[in-house]
Amino acid sequence: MGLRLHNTFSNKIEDFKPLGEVVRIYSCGLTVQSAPHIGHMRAYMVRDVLVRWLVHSGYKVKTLENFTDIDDKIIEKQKEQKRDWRIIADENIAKYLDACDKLNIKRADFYPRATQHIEEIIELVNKLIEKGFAYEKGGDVYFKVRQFPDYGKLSKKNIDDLVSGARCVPTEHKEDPLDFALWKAAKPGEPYWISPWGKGRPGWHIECSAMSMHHLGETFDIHTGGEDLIFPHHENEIAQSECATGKKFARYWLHNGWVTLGGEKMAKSTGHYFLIEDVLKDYRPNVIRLYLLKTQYRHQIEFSRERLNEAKAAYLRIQTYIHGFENLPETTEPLKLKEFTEAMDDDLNTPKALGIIFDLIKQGYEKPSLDIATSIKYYLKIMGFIEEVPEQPLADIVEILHEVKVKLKEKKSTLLDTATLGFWNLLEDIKTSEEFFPNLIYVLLQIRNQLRKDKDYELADFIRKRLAQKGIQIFDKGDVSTFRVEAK
RNA sequence: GGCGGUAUAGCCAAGUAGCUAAGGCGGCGGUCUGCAAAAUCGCUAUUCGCCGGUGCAAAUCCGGCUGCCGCCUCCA
Repeated sequence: MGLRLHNTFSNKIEDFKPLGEVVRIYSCGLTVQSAPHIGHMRAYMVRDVLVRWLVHSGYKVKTLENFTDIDDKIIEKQKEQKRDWRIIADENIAKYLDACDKLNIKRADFYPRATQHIEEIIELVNKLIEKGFAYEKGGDVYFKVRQFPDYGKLSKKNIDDLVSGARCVPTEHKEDPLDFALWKAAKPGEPYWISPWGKGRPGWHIECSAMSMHHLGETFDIHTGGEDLIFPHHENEIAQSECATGKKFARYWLHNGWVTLGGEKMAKSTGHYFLIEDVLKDYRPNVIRLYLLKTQYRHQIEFSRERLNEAKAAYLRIQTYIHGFENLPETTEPLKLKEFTEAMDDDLNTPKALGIIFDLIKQGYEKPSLDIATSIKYYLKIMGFIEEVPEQPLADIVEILHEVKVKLKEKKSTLLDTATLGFWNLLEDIKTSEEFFPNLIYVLLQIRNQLRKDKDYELADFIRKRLAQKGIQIFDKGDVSTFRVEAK
């Protein structure tokens, strides 16, 4: 069957056929005026799943994601914060990449910045002027929208409706209010680059065309981005690129839905958002990933603690099952592969794919099987979940052991007799060594189980309570106890 | 006003003509258990926003209506 993707351009789900041997993908990156929020991360999470699935399907992939490191907003921030725009950009790029790494979002192959491609941008603008698609006025350069007959095709907009909507402010230099800036003259005090039209900086849309052409060629396979970019940004990208080259720009346009807050889109401008760095403080990456993949990428997702907690509970179900199978081998023939493949091939239907994982878990409990566990691991890996090793706080266990020792002394317990004395003495030397953990916690659990056998429930419950306070939950199953380190 | 999306259980969310409408969360009941927790098992939409139509057959197609969201200005 093969991968099918929803193409905004045709508004249909189409068979995906790459142009060449390598699938070339361009993702509209951030304008790095501020730190990324959870909504931003969704876009790159979607790209991540797409890339992982393509690679899994046997494709070679080349990805490019830009950073808009100069624009009006960043210049504003510079004035506000009285800090150089480069520092602001660097800081936010670092935060973004850090969040990607934590969320296990595969990095793009290239992260070009607008300011690193001024030369290509100028060249492209020149080409557009030469071909009669652009004009210079007062140091600004504008694109003549009406020169491009296909304008509006991606966003399904009628040029004349846009004019009557008349929100596009006619600036003094524009010949037509629809025209958009390719190059902006610098005002006094603003950062600038030298161009044939004087000191200035690139307009927002042109950088994506220049950079994608430079790294991916004039025509490439997939262009991704948030829904909001369809108009005018992607429409403008198409116009200026196709006018310059006379060739098709991007072949498949993938747009992801919003992350909303109280039913409304997250927006930097209103302070109506949650920064990813803050969300990561409360929820671990796998939970955030599950939360985002629980909904098909084109639909909007509501952001709330309730939703995140729900994802956490669901994730725990997966984790609890997998934890029953330590050191799982890799498999090459997972169960339900056909169903899983069909789901992912169907415009990345991750909710359905996750449903298959939960079906497997249910089956696995009915009839335990290593195949089921290895299959689940296989699918989780494809979807970009991280194999987790919970952190185990050694110092906390040692502290509790000391408390227990004191109580045992008071009780003159046989658990302190000569046979175990060596251990208790050894305990005095343990400070931070990791070697004894997680074995140390099993020692504690064994002591507790002996106490339970001796019907000393008071001390047994004390241990349980103290561990719980340290974020370690214990579960008794007959005379065997297991534990779970409470995770985000 | 133009364009696009969406409406499925208490909540989230798959499903776009045909077996009993996936799955998750929550809730209820059982098993296990010193207690607790965890785990597990069972139950939890005779029905898919509303009205009408086409089909042997519709959540799924067509027409109309309503609600919600977004874009039309910077925005993932």
